[in-house]
Amino acid sequence: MTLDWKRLHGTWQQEWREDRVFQVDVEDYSKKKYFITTPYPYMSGLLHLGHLFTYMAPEATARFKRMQGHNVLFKFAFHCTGTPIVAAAQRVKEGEPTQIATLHKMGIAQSEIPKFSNPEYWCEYFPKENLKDLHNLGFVIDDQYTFKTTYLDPTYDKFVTWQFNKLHQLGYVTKGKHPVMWCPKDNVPVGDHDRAEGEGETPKDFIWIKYRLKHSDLILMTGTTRPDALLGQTNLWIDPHGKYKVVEIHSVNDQTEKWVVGEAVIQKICDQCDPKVKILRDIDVHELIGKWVQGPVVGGAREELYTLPAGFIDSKVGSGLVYSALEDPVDLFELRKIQSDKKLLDSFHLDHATVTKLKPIPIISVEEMGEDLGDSIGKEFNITSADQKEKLEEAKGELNRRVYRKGIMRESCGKYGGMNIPTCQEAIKKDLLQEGDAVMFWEPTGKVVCRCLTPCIVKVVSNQWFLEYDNPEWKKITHECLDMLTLYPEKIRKQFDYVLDWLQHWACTREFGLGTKLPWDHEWVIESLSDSTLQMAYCTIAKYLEHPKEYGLHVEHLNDAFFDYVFLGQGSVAEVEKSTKITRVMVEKMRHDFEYWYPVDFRNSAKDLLQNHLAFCLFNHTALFPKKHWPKAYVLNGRIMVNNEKMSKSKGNFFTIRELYEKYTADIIRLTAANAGEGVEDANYDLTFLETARNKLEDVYEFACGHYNKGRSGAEMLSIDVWFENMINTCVEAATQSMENMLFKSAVQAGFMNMQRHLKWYTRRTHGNYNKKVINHFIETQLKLLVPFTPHFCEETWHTIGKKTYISNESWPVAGHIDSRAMLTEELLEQTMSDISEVLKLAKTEKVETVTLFVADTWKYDAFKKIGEELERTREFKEIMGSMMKEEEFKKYSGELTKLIPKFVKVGSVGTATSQPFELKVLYDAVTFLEREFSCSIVVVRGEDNTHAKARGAMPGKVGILVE
RNA sequence: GCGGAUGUGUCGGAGUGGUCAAACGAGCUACCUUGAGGGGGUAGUGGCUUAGUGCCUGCGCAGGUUCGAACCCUGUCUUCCGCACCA
Repeated sequence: MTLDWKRLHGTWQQEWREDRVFQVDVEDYSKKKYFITTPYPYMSGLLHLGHLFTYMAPEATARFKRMQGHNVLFKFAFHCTGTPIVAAAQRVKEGEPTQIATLHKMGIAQSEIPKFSNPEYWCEYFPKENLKDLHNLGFVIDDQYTFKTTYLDPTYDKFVTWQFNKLHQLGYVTKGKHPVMWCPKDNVPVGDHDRAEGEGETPKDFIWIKYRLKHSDLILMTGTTRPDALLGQTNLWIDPHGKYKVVEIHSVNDQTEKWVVGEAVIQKICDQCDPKVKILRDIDVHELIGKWVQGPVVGGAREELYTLPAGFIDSKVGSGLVYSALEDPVDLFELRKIQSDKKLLDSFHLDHATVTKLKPIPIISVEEMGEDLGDSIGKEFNITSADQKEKLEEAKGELNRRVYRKGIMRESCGKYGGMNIPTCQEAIKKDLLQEGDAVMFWEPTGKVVCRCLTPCIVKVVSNQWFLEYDNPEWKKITHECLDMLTLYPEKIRKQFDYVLDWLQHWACTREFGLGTKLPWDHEWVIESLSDSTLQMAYCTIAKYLEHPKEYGLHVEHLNDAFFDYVFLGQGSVAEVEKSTKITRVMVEKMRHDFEYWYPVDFRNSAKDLLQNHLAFCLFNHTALFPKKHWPKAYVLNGRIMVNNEKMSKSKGNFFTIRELYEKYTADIIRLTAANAGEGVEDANYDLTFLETARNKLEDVYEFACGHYNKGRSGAEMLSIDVWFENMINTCVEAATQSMENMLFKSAVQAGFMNMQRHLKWYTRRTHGNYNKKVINHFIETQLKLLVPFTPHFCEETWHTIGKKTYISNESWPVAGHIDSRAMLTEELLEQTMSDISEVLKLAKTEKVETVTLFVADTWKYDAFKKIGEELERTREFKEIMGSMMKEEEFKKYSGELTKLIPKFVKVGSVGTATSQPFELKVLYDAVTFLEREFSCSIVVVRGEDNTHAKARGAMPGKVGILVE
């Protein structure tokens, strides 16, 4: 008998729908509630295995909490704001083949493809399709509450508008500028996902330092990432073949300055510093080389430096010129080369004496590297000339690493002395900026190319709006919120703490993309990680807001006052009624619903949202809501692997929920997902377990149908029946604990695997002659424990055995009293059986007729008990032996005890010693069973009644065995 | 570099100071089930030894604390993840 899985899924989904089993209404505001949310998925495609894994947590919890008698709201929504959908639509428009192939793979017909060149169509198509998939999985989502983000949902749009007005009023949104990777062709910032090349590369500050040319108003700009090296500056380098220009800058400290920079970098000034930069004239390198310049103030007076030509300088990099610090091997070897090149010196009319005098100034000490770092690393890399460019670069990299990690500024560096390098760099940077001796610039950490194949640049965006997550007060109160938050697993708290501190201001607006317009500056669209941080509040009343006609709402009249009242209790209901034209009763109803559902009891996601969304969510809650409405618990999970490989489209192990459902059906893929892993480590979706899961479930079905209401009736409980009851209780207890702690794999293990294992043993012991009451209890409990994972299957089986209710609405089982003594019977028996097998193997007897089991002498049980007590007190052999010998009963066994006690002392315990009558009874009761198992006759004998060596060797819990 | 995590059998993974380390799942081996090609069952699966209650070795590596450590401490190495303006 096999199950028709497809059919049973359809059947029960329909039944649930028709009977509105999972429709959520608040009728009784005193009923305990449980509010579950999960970050909504992004609608750039169909949901996949990763979603299934993450969403199994809220789904299983929702069903579990329902069965425990909570009114549960598991809200779901679809995320459409942001840029990826727009970018993808654009690619469709351009006919980009991989994008179109992706759509084909999701089952979209060629004729439909053109529709996807419109971003709004994605927002229409995918939420609909994905909701279908979620229903197919049997998720307990109530459609009344689902919605999609963006302006396409006008009420949601109003809500985000309210949220940002609030944050703005509180002073948490400010305007500023910051550097971004930028595509000069598209004129937009280029995020990691929009790049053809250069994922993970970011702008790195590359400070430009001013050197004033003597007897002139010109300033030579030198770029560097190592401001610390400034303390060892010796000269300036100019590219003798470079093209340099004089430009006029307006916006630095409200003053006008004339800069000398490489021709090729003027655009950079335009992008990052002064968009109105004016080019004054060309300047010949001879005007720049062999001159004196005044450096910045670092730790004392301005120093005067000489300018020199250098072969390695490229006028297109940085600012086009650099200062020289001879701890750098590149600088050092270049200088040595010049010093020995008379012809070169003369061609630039350089002062020989000045050049000859130049030598390294030690500023940093690195362990085991001596005074002169440049020379020392040069020797290590066997460098002899400035022409060994590759080796020099390598040496420079290695030296930089060592300096950064281990270097300490020498005491000669004045106030910077003793600092490590990162600290020193920050300090110098700050001082330079304060003195007006430097300007901040940025360079990409590596090459970045836009999807449109244009190389990207760094641009400083001004007029950008930020959420001030670096506000110390806000941070402090959000830390408080984190301290109150329950985390599953708890060990991620450290990481979370760090993230809250690490977060800086967050650019919360975009120039393009889908989303809500910034209410007070319509040029900007609210960015998609910023518009989703408070929507859990919206969810509580989404049922009304998403169906305005039904509930007499007028979307166009919705306003901030409405949300102020419903969410914060601010203002008066009369005013809200007046301005929104919503009836007072309706407004109050929504306020009550919100007050009922909030706070969020459970929010989960994969761990990659920790450092943005989950953290933002806390910040936004602490900003707007009182403590009682802060989130209660976060559940984090790892990424999903498939057969221990990363899931990826290129590896061919990428699965959408839809295709898995088609192939295996919902319950099986759900169970496999729950069994894939738990906690924050990466989980493994085991494709072979899909088969195992189906086979095991079919076993459960067959067993339930074949044995429900059958078996021994009457009140008699055999010891094995008692044991089995105990094991059921143990499993219920463990499964419940696991569900409470969000450990779903453990819950499957306890509630399914272990239940089945114990059933096997029970079957073997009773030879299939079950106690009716016990087996019914088992079958019902087994099904209930599986409901969170395989609800359709459970309904089907539940009804097949004759139940009329929905098992989804049944109560979660409660563990009865667990009697640890009842377990000992089977432990003893299993130990005995395993020993008999061992002996039989070793006996090499042709045919075994009788196995005699000797139960230990009575005194041994007493001795074990006594030794056990002694061990609680001491580990000294002498002491234990001493107190044993005080007892008359044990005196005559001193020989045996001398051998036994040292072993127990070593182990620290005597194990579980019961009593002779107990062991005798267990074995007598099991004689029939043992005879069947070993196909021979079994005799049980008291130790005292026999003098055989095997009888003497018997110990409590370990019978003596004689095979004949 | 900074921060977090991780390291146990053929594999996924239990076990966080105490009787036996490897539960549970998977794989493999043998046998049984004549529903004998993806089903079910039993036994085995670090090494040695043995008519069983034994010994040795073993939880990344090296030390330490303890009567006792996979678990606590110190150091070290491996692997993975994050370091943002992006969902």
